[in-house]
Amino acid sequence: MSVGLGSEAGKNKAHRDRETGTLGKLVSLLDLVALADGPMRFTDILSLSDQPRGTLHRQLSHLVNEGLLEVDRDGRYRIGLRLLALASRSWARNEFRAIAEPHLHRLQEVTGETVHLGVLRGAEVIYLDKVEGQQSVRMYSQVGNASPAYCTGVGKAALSALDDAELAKRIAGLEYRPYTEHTLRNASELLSDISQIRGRGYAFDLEEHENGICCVAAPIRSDDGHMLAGVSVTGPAYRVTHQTLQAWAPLAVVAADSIMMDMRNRMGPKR
Amino acid sequence: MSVGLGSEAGKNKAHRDRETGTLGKLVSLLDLVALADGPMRFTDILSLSDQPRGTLHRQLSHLVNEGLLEVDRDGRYRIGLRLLALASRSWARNEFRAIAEPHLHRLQEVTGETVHLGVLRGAEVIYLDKVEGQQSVRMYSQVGNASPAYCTGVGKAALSALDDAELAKRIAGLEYRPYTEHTLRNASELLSDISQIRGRGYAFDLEEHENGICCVAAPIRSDDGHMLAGVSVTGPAYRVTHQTLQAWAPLAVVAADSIMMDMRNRMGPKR
DNA sequence: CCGGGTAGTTCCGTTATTCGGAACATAATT
DNA sequence: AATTATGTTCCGAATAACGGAACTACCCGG
Repeated sequence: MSVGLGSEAGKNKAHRDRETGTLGKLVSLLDLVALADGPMRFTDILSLSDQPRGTLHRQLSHLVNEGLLEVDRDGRYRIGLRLLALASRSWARNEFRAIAEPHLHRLQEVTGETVHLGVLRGAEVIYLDKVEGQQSVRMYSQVGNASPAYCTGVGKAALSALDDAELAKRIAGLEYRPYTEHTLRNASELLSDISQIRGRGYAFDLEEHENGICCVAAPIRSDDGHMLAGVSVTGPAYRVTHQTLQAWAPLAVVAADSIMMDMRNRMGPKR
Repeated sequence: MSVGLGSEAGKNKAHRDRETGTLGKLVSLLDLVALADGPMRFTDILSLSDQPRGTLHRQLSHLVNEGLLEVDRDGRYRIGLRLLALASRSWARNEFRAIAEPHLHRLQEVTGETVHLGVLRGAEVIYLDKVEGQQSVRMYSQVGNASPAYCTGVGKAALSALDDAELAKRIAGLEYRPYTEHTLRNASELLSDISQIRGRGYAFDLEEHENGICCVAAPIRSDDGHMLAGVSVTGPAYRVTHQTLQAWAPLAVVAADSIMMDMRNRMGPKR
């Protein structure tokens, strides 16, 4: 019988629907190392994970043996190259990305600004591809990054393609963190923005995620409606006025529609 | 200092001394799915892995729950996006890659051709970055891929920086697969090429790995000598003559040397 | 050179998870 | 409807992970 601290104790596990046993613990470790700002020593990891020393040591050894982590001779751990190889393969062979790619390039050439492709997953956007112009200032790789949907153009565009019930389900319990002073602050602001987006067919992000960064985005939905995504054109606020974004909007919509067309053709009309 | 790609020789995949228990089986599965040409159904995986059905099913479920695999409604498995997120972060923050990047871009601009950065690991080269003409960095196209060192410019350049003993150890038992009619066919051809490379300071790949593809490459070694890498300029044979490569060689060498200098400065003179 | 702290590794009895055969379910095919 | 191919769940047995504690290696100040 439990002692009566149940409500507090059970909290953590309530979050995780399914326990994944050993694997879950190991990928948490991977995450921990990957998200750190730099290489970590054994003790650093020890203090962040709540594992006993012996256990942690064995877990790290296993990860290293599999090439998922690497440890240098100073005993500092970092993500291993094997992960890079796996990820690169999955990226290169991703059908959706491959289909979208030429359209992204075309959009980049016409606008001269950075173009993103992202897919919706829950209430987050994961960026699948990015095409930059010459003049880009930030080489920060965005591919693979996840951002909240409510404060990104791609995310709001994708959300707008959901029906009301599904939308409500996804944004339930969302936390509206104010990244900038323009970030949407609650569900009603988001819903009102989304209804505007549905009306005009494209979404804006006016410095809502990052100060000085604006974008316009158009939604992409797969035929079966199971995958939602978006394509966006992004630029710095000092160079990109609201008028410019307005002018780009139809281009983004055309690109999104072309991608949908190509998907319909390439993935076959079956089903 | 330590660049993070500790390329400790020795343990090849051939000698899997230590079984890594559960994890090992799971990443084998990941590999299996990642290396396949397309999405796989349960039975496909079942026939390729020697696991019983119940076991395999649980393993796949765990991988899916952790986001390492994804399964669509038709029951087809593919690599999950979580891997992309893990790898992209570590790639973006890889110190060595970050330091080399501006030099790669400069080299690309001057030559107009594709530039590669690769690290040596055992007797293989793993590509860490690639800068192409026209467009921006095509991040994952080649990045993460592994190729034999003996038939690539970057690989031979990196090998040339080893001392004889270490070199012999690494290429012992190598299998010389003839990718093209110019591929080096045995250890003595490789050693003779490497002695030439040591003499002039850079390596050529004259259609040795792929027909119609040539490159010139210069070696990079970390101060402590534990990481070996190379930078190369690659172009199609019809456009790139031997003279052109000769002309690029000093540029590649300068780029490689600059990268080494930057490493020395940025990673601190300590140790 | 010593003593004491810190960092990392190994051991081994206990415990929890994985294993895998077999029964159960659910399409697809004839 | 019968049959086959395919995917899912169960549960006792086997095995791998757990984790406290003992051990080693190293660094640093005295």
